[in-house]
Amino acid sequence: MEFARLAEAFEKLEAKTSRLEMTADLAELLNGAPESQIGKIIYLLQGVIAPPHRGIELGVAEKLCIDALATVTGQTERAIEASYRKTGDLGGTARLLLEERKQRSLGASQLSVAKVHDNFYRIATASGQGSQTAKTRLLAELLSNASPIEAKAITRFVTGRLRLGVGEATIIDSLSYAKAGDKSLSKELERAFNLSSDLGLVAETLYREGMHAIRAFKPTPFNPIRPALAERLPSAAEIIGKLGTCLAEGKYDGLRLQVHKSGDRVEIYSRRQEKITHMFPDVVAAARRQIKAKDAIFEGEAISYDEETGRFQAFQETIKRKRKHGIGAKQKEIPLYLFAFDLMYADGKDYTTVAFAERRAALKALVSGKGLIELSKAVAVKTPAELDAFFEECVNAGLEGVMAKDLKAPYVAGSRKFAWIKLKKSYAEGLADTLDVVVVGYYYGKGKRTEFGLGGLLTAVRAEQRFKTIAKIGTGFSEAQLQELRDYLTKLKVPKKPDNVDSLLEPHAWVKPELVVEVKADELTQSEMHTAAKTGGRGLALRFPRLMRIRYDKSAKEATTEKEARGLYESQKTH
DNA sequence: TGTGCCTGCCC
DNA sequence: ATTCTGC
DNA sequence: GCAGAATGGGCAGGCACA
Repeated sequence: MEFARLAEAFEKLEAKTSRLEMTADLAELLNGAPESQIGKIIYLLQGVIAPPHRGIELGVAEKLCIDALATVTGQTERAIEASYRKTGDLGGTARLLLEERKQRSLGASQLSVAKVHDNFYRIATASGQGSQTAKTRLLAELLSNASPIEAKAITRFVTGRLRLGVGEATIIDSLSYAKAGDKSLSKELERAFNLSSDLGLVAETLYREGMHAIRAFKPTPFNPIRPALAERLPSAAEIIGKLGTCLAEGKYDGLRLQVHKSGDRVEIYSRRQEKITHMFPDVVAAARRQIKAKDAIFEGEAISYDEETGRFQAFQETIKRKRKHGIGAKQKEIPLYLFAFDLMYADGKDYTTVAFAERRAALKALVSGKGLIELSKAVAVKTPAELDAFFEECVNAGLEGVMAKDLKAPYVAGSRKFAWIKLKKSYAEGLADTLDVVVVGYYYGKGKRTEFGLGGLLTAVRAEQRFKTIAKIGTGFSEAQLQELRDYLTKLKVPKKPDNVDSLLEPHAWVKPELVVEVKADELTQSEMHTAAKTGGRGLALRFPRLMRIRYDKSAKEATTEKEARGLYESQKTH
């Protein structure tokens, strides 16, 4: 299939907001494509080259894409960046630049979907010395053969911002529409996707073999399963109101691992289905020793602990296990527990369809002996008071909060249905760390935010007469607030960094440090990039910062101080 | 050989 | 991760 | 309530270049 058809379909999809219409358009596109191309088209629609567990990543994003555009158009990188800043969309910039060229370069050839996908694959697999040049050249080759609209699609793909308004759910619906004319097949297609994590494979199977093959998908070791996700609620009362009696589990602030075992072979997958076995030889060994089934798929949270005190360590420590080299040493330095919390498959039995109570019981029977793998801390609760008490206990033990799970629910991927609900300290009113920080700069923003001229704020705490950065804020703004803030900050704009601001970061615009905003965060972390309370090369930053409100009523003098920030950091249970 | 930039992926 | 918005 | 698109801090790895 010609790539132009796909690029034109992208244009149509982007212009629409009705998912029903998008679904119809997509179904038409798929039915017009040759069977052999279906998988590739689905991957391109998802913005990927292959399913995540294949580990095929472009290794090219914004900067290298700008390099390639510079090569193709003869423009300077600076000029391209300037245009990008205006459009908020590097794809839009690519399109504009190619429209300025009167015609395609001499000897340009028609791009096909296969050619584009193949070049992406070659970009992804280029490595070693000279690979950056090779990647840029492969991308430039595509762009020089592309029409403006094709270049836009290619650029958006490469920068990971397709912005079609089309996600997995819409693609699944469109597959159903393509074959049945309605959503009647969506449920079964979704299940096949959940069990394989490979939408291209699902689509190809549907087109080649039909629904009987889709229904045959089942949990299989070494095919990662899409993880169940949790909703959030702010109080124990609301959670009990929703679930009634439920199982409350400790929420460990670590890495979510999906462990697959068949005989002696063990593989481990991340929450987003990346294969990460090599990072956890200790977990592999423990799975071989402690899991009393030939075949099994289960999930747990890996978290590091201090061997001397036995206390759990901060996420920043656990994440250091996420590495390729020097695993042996890190394994000793950062010992882990794996707190198992769910079971999807064991020795031929599909547990994804059975009630959580039964899964949990089977999991308990599956894990044997003392070792790295333990069951997550859990207790059945009937009342908000019981849930609150367990929550307190968990937080005091250094956990993030609790997860409440419907004992009757099957294992359902995705965030729907409120089968799992999480409760964190920061969700509750008055319990979270809230700071009044001073805006010292702002960023222009991309995509939708471009129209407001504001993507985020650079903010700081006060230290005597100086302002030291503690967080960028990029979420929590309503569109009205974006507009309002941009109008207000434009008036405070100054041409360069004020002398009394300490910052390692360079926002798009500096402002006089006057406006105060209230920001909520889950915790404070040590930071190399922020200057607040800096000692020995590390400052403090906010984890998960979000805007709560604009405090026109407060002056910068009344903002949270560096000292207060340090106090908040010191009072945390883990650090 | 060291360092800084870029990228991808954890949360 | 959190949050907002159109459907 | 779902689905999608904005955005955060911070870790390691890989490459280019001084």
